[in-house]
This record gives sequence, C-alpha cells and structure tokens, in this order.
Amino acid sequence: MAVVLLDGLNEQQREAVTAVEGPVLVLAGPGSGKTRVLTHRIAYLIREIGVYPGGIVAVTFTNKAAGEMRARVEGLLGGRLSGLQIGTFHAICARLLRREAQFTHHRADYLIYDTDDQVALITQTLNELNLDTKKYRPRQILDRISGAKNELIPPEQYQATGYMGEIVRRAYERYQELLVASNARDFDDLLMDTAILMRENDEVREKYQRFFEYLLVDEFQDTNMAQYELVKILAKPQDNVFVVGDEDQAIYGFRGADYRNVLQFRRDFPHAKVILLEQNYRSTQIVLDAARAVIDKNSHRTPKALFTDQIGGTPVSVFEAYSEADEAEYIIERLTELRKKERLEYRDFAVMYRTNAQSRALEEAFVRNNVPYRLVGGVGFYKRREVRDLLAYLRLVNNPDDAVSFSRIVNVPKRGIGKKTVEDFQRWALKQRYSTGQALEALAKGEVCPLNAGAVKKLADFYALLVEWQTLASAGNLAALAEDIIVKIGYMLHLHEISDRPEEAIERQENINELLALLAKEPEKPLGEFLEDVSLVADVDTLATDENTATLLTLHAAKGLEFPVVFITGLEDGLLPHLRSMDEPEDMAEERRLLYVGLTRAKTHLFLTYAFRRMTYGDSSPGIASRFLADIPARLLQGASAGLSSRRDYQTYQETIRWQDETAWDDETSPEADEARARIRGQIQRFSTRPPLRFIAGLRVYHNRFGEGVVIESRPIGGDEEVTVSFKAHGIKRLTGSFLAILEE
DNA sequence: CGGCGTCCACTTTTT
DNA sequence: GTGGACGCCG
Repeated sequence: MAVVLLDGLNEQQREAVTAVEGPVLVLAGPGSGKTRVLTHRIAYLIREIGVYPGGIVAVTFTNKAAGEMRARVEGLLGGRLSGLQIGTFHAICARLLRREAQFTHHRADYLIYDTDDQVALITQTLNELNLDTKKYRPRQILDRISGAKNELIPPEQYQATGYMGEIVRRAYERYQELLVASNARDFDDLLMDTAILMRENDEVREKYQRFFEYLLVDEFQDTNMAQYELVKILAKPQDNVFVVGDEDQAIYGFRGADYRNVLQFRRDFPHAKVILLEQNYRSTQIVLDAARAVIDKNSHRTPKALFTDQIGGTPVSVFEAYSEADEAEYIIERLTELRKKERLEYRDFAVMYRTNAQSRALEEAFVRNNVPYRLVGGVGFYKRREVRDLLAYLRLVNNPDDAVSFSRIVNVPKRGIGKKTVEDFQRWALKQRYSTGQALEALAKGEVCPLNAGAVKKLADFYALLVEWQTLASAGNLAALAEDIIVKIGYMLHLHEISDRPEEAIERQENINELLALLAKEPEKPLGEFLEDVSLVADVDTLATDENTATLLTLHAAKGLEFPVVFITGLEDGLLPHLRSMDEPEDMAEERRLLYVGLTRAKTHLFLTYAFRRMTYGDSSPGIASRFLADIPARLLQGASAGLSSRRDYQTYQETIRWQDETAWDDETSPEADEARARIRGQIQRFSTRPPLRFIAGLRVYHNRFGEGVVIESRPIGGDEEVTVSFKAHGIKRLTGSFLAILEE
C-alpha cells in the first residue's frame, strides 16, 4: 500500500507526505504537485499511520478545491471517508460557530451576509447615523471594518485615529449591533468570531485542539491574520501542522491576506521542517523562463530554482490588437488554428484578464464565432436581481430578523409599503429594542405604534404570509415552499414589469426556474442549510470541468488551475498592472505576482495580448503595452506569427526588447527608467501592426439600402471595419464594412 | 406612495 | 454604457 501511495513521487514530495509529526512548511512552486502532496499525505496518514479521518482537517481556498481534494483522497483510499474535514476556512468556521452557538452572540441558525448584504447594511447604518453616503463611501467604510476584523479587533477595541477613524468606529459599532440583531454574520465575522472564541474559551479551545489532530493548510500565502491565528491555536498542543504555500503566488493582499505569514511561520515554529518543491511538471521551459523573468523583478522574495524536464517549447506570442474586439478576434483565430493543427479540444484553452469587465468583448467574440465557452465569475448566478429577491424571501422565512432581506423585499413586488412606512417601522423597532421579526409580530398582535392603520395592516398582512411560509418550511419541502412564494407574491408578473424587453423577462424567469431546480434537487434539505451552502459558494466553485468548452476567467480565479493554452489579455499599463496599484510598490508587486500566476497556468502555449485602444466607461482610451511585457526576454518571444506582420517590424520589436533586457534598470521608479520605458513602449507601438483596412478613402462602395457612395474614412472594429461613407442619396453614414460592396478600385 | 427622469459612479481582484 | 440613488411631481 505504501508503495502505491508513494509511487511516482519525487524525493521532496515523498518527504512531505511522510513527515508525519510536527510542523512542516512546504514551499511549492507552481505546478510542483502540491495538491498531489496534500492528497497523498492525507491518505498516508489514514492508511499508514492509522489516523482517524475525523482528526484530520484540511483547509483549502475554495469549495471546489475542497471537493476535488476529497474526491482524490477517496480515490486513493478506495472509498468514502466519514469525518474527514476538508473545506475553506470560512466553511469550517461557519460550521464550528453553529455547533458552539451557545458560547457566541449568535444563534445556531445565524445567516451569512455576502458583500451586497454588507453594503446594504452599512448604508442603513450610515443613514441611521446621519452620515452622508456620498462623503463616506459604504465600500470604503466596509474595507476599514473588514481590516479591523481581519486583525481580530472587535468594535469595542477599535482605536479611532483621526476624524475618519472616528466615523469608522461609530459605523463599525452600530453595524455590528445590526448584524447581531439580524442574527447574521459577514464573511469576516466567521473568522474573527471563531478566533476570539478559541482565544477566550478554554473549554471550547481545548476541545478542538484535541479534535483537530492533524491540520493541513493549502495556499498558505493567502491567509490573513485571523486565519493564521486560528492555525496557530488549532495546531496545538501537538503542532502537527502542515502548510503549503508560495509567496510568489500571493494575490489576495487586498483582502487582508499577508504572505509574510510564510516567514512568520518559520519564526513561530522554529523547529518546522521546510521542504522545497522545485520541479515543475506542468509547463515547458520557455513558459517557466518567461514567468521567472517577470517574478524575478520582485524584491524581498526567496528565489526558487524551478526546473522542468520539458526543455524548450513554443515561444510566447505577443500581439498588439487594435481594440478589445480585435484582441478577442485574434484569440478566436489562434484558438481555431491550434484546435485544428494540434488537435486540441476547447477545454484546453483559457482566456484570462485582470478585471471582469474585460470579459464582455471576449464573450461577444466567442458567441459570434460559435466557440463554446464558460465564464467563471462575473455577474454570477447568485448575484442576479431575481435570484437574490427569491433568496431574500427564503432567508426571511428562515429568519424574520434578517433586516437586510426584509428591506430588500418588503415592497417587492409592490404591496404599498413605501419608503416612509419602512423607515417609520424601523425607527419604532429600534426604539422598542425589537428585532425586525419581533417588531412585525408585535404589530400583527395589535401593539400600539406610531404608524397609521393602513400601514400597520399592510405590514401585518406581510407578516401573516411569512408565518404561513414558515409552516410550509418546517413541513420540509423546499421547492414547494419556493413555488408557493412565487405564486403568492405574483413574482413572474413582477419580472415582466421590471424587464425592459420580453427576452429579458424570459431570461429572468429561466434564472428563477434554475433556482427552483436547484431546490428540487435536495427537497428534504433544511432551509437553513441550503441558505448556508448558497452563501458560501464562490463563483470559481461553479466551474464545471466536464463540459468541453473554453474557459474565460480572471487571473485571480485562475489560481490553482492549468490549461495547455493560456491567453492573457489586456496587458496594458493601467489594467495589468492596474491603475489603482500603480502608486504603491507593495501593490505593484502583487500585480506582478498576479501575472506570474497567469503565466504559470500554461502548459505549452502562452499568448499575451494588449490593445492599442480600449473602451472603458463607454469611451475609448489609448492603451500602452504593460511594463511587465518588457521584462520578458526577447529570446522567449515570437512576434511574427503573433501579428507583427513584417519582418522589419518583428526585428525592431525584438531589438527593442533585447536592448531593454541588457539595460535592466534596478531602480524601478527613477525618471531615467520611466523615460526608457516610455521610449520602448513608443517603439513597440509604432512598429506593431494594425489590421490592414479593406476600405480606404475615395473607394466607391454600394449598400443595399443607401445605394452608391464614397468612403470618407474607415477604422477597424473587431474583425470588421467601421466605415464612414458619403452616399449620393442619403448623405454621410457610419456603418459596418461587411454590409458594403466595393464597386471598383 | 410610486413613477419617472436625471445624475453619478462604477471597474480591481473574492471567501 | 449601465444600474442604482435621489428628487420632483402626479
């Protein structure tokens, strides 16, 4: 058996799998088989060491990774495992807090607020405190609160610095009160509350320290302070803690993650065994070299000697597109070509980008060319208005104290409970120290209140509906409950009313049906459990791997994945690196790591693209090649087949890059460096190609409706051209080139 | 109270 | 280019 588990592992991997006792830190480069190490280690612990599965806790970054890990361990051991805990920090904490609810401020059936809920609640808080939400941005306040929670600072311990700090302190205090009153937690609370509970309650802490015998943490570089605190506490007393990470892939700093935890781990566990996984089994040497050239520019890192058996490889292609549409067309062309030439499948291709907004142009091109694709993230299913509405109903049935859900749907569809009524109601509830649910109940029972009779009646009716649904919910059929809600509130009709176009209404209906189907899958599941599942799913989790389609995703979502062919788009200064990161060196380093993560997802083919101009906020702005591009040595690049059409342009491009390579400046921010970079960019742009135009000024053309005309000017749009034509009978029009016939040269 | 028009911020990234 | 927030008016 041991033979099977350790078979095919290299020396370092084997060492990591079998280092059973004490703390272990695995520094794992991309593609070095860390998932393999984790799964084999769990299997090894269970089969060879005889550890009880329930004593093992493995923490992953996404639910999907958790599912995959479980499947792989079960595959190795040949059967289902009960008790083995694999999940995200958030999911594991959520469960623990339910079990230990008696020691916390929340009931066991508390619910989890996502980002949108948080914004709604903080907005309510700010309004209550008479703070202008224009001046104090809800998102900003939430960021500060989130930062505090990540550092395990509850509102009462929050030290306000400055005027803004005082605002945050007051908002934090009230926001937290409202959360508790709604019996809800936000994502950060799951971690903070668990960590504080562990710190303060000896009995509970010792119970879990005993219970969690072996702790394994994946993506350790992306843990924040609260998570690391949990690791430290739960590792004791045996300190059987096994963490796997790579500082070069730390990309969640914005969420409070601190890759320095990797260094800190060595200090906190000085006797930890440190194992380096440096052999890469994923990529060609060229891909690795390109990635390395990019990441090497980051200072304060442990250099790693990544190596691969796959010598050489296909050079990395760089392409300057005219526009984002052109960029997308280029991708489709390369994809189609490679699919034929190299017999690749759609699922072998991934297109990555910095921001979700970039997916739009790509999607359009994929649809237009009938290339099947799947989008990870973006405006996810659970973020759709109709889905959120229905979920809010379910949540309110589950927990009538849920203030956010209440204000979301109390008047959706319209039932005559307007803003004024809701405000009065909330003020009264606050004064009486009632939660939302208690206030509704009191109202329905006829308790005196300052609201007028009509308003009371409407609220009482609404409450009666809720009570009815609660009965239905306890009867246990989720799908039946949801259908009853939809019918009683006339939701399908409402969908038509809020939709601008009939197709939109149909789409919304389909989303509702999808949600119903989801509910029908597990009709017996308790409502609370279903809602928790829903609130903890990330968009990455929805990535189904069985379909044969290309994948569109953000660089963040790409972590942990691999594809034979990877396109990284939008390599422009301001996008990657993102404008918002450009003035902080730490943020710039993270942008670089983000690109590094993207580059190292590729097995054999890597395409890097940027656009000469790109639509943002509805108007077009010029783009310049990302400064990161200049860090990749020319010997790894190919321009010719990447659209740098003429040999001369290609050479100039290569020379430019090579020149840069030799004059590597050490001070990244010096004026000289900036100037040099600007010059390179100028040259790259000047000598790169634009798509050749079919239509040039003076050309005589014919249009089916407008008849004969003469071209004034033309510019490329996607694979097509936008042509301005002066027609004999209709004057000047701007139209798509493919609708024009050329009469004569 | 609700409908409609205007203004504006939004685009970093996610559990 | 678009959705959400706000203000005015019926």
